[in-house]
Amino acid sequence: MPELPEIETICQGIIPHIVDKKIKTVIIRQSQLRWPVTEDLARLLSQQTIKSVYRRGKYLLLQTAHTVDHPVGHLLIHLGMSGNLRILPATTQINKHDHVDIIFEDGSCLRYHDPRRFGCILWTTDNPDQHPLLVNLGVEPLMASFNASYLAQRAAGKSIAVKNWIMNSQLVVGIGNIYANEALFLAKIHPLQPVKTLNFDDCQRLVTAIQQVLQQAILLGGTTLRDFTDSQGKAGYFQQELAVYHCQGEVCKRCQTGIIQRLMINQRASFFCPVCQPHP
DNA sequence: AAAAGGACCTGGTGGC
DNA sequence: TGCCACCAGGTCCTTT
Repeated sequence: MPELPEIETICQGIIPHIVDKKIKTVIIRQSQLRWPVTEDLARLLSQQTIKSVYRRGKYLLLQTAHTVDHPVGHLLIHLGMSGNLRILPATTQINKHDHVDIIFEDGSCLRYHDPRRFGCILWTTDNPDQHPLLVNLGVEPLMASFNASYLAQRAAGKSIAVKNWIMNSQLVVGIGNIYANEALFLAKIHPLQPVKTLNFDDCQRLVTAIQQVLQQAILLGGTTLRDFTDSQGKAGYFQQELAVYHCQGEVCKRCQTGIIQRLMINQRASFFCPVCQPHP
């Protein structure tokens, strides 16, 4: 389900509902996610307060504390391919795949739902930036450190296809299959182009395109292909803006000439306009 | 070292 | 209707 814009949407959506709230208990109905959910989360989190919520790549981090001045830990949440978080009254009917509830003293609940169970919920009392899952993450695409110079420098000598390259979270975080396709279309770069053949202008256009597509998607509340919703259960509207993703066979919205093509690259469906994005 | 492939899961869809 | 193959928003681990 979720790439950076969807995670950001959920992050902003849950902040007003959980920050400064005290946790009453945690219910784990299914602990077997990508990694086992910490068994005694209820004991560890009971009576703690959520002090802040932020996003790093596709991870959500919930900082908890007994008091304002003494942070004691972070909950790392990843939604995998099919995960979602909802804010609900704790009494709301449980559905299939509702694996974890974080229940607050005021009767509200942060409910984790994930049919495929590729996501995770992990607890750490260490510096989360040094956590094995976060420590090797690359730059945030909407920050200044993500720029043409950075890309050009990292591209040198590499033969990897540009689409796979920008989906590598050790280079830049948050770009999944939808936005990789859309950004390459905007930048007019063929998804199979080897990155060592990108010139500085290509890198500049790629940076601009990635930022533009992510920002626009955040503005529209993310992309709902099948089942993505925000923390209130509302669908996103960016799917209406998709220019190439799942558009194979359609006439290109930009040049009105090319027919959008689909091909598999590293087992992921890829879409492009053969006129706007000529093969290198 | 870099790049590609496999694995982990469930559910939806379309063909026969 | 049933069965089956294939596809899906991610990413770690293994193999080449």
